[in-house]
Amino acid sequence: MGVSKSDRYARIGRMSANAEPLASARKEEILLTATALFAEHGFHAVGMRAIADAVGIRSSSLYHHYQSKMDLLEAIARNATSHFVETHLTQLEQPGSRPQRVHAVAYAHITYFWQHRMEVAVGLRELKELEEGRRRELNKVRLRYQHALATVIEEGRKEGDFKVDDAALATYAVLNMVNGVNDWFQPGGRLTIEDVAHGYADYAVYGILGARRPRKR
Amino acid sequence: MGVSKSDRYARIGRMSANAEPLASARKEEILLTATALFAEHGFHAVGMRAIADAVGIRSSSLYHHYQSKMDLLEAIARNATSHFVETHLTQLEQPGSRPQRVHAVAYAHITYFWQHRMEVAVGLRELKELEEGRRRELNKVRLRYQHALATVIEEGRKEGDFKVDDAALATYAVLNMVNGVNDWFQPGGRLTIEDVAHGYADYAVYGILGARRPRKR
DNA sequence: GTCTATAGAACGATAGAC
DNA sequence: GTCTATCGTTCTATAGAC
Repeated sequence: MGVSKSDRYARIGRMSANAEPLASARKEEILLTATALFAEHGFHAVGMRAIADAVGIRSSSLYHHYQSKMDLLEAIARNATSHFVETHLTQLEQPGSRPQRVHAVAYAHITYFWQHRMEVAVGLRELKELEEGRRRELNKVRLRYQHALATVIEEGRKEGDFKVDDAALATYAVLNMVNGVNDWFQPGGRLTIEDVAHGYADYAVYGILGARRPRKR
Repeated sequence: MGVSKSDRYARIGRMSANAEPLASARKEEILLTATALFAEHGFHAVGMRAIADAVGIRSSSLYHHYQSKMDLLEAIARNATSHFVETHLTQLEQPGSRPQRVHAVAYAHITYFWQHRMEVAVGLRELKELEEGRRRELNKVRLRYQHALATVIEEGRKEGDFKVDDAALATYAVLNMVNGVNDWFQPGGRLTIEDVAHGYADYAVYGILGARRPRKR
């Protein structure tokens, strides 16, 4: 579409490290290619021919690997959601004080979102294209992460770690803030993604949630 | 697509109060209908026949009012962007202290985004579909608002109104946070949109930006 | 596992009558 | 200003050869 891209996409890492029936190299190549195209142009704007062209095969050959275009989208969305949620639920359960744990998960959330920005873009924006059942299922997975974070914040509110009136609203505010980084971040600028993640995590914990700053900085 | 919608869309207000060549009622009806459909399903997922069906005319009749489907999208995006930016630049220039002005604009931003959520969704998500020239033009308009807010925050940082290290990063954080409300807010819940706007504005000014809270609350 | 060929439907857009 | 009719293209998906 003539949009000048200043940087080339970072590699999408392994998305199905386990619990997947060992996809062939070609099948994974198709998945990665479709992820990049869906992320850049949107699900409906990308035809099966475009995906096939990018892979270097005919469009009919795609149907040997995936039953339909929707099947392809489901695979992308399922991998993106489950991998993200597993990683960050684990992160949230690491030892440390509640402010430390929220800081760490906000930092990890932002760097993960950037490193996996194509899967994330598809998983967030094209969920509505999925059929009702699949969509609700993935939403439930995503909500496990959201509820875990909300619980830590609510407990921290009761215990005096955080100074917020409404833990649920504060949770939304934190998530909205960290989710937005990919909308504006550009590599090679004044700040690295790690700088941004650290700054935003500070805003979340010491700003929105009102935790006391440690004396040592 | 079988997605059960719990609430009907709020009316999209007049978008071209002035400076527009006085569109006919039918032309505006088409614009509003297309806005709702593009917002719900995405630009590429909605055909001219679907728009025509919703209006109650044949698809060929649409071309009497708009030259092309892209022309329709441009009209929606242009109106949405310019109206929002004009309104909130004015809002930022109202009298008051810098914390008060940022609080007011964050509140107005959130309530406006919700009330105009369909235009906003199209204006934010489908910008990439526009041709390069139009896209850059609208981006420049949007940046006028962003830069105005960044300037107030940077001045407030220098003057001691705000306690932030990096005014530019804090501006992004505030904008990311307030932009996200439409992703989760549901009317009829525990909080009204005004409750959310007030809470988020507090998070922005007293949380992220570190302004001192006024004694009287 | 990939190919050629194509079905059948939907797409954006136009011509010309009324 | 809306209609009928249709053009040429593209879409997802399938059949069957190799």
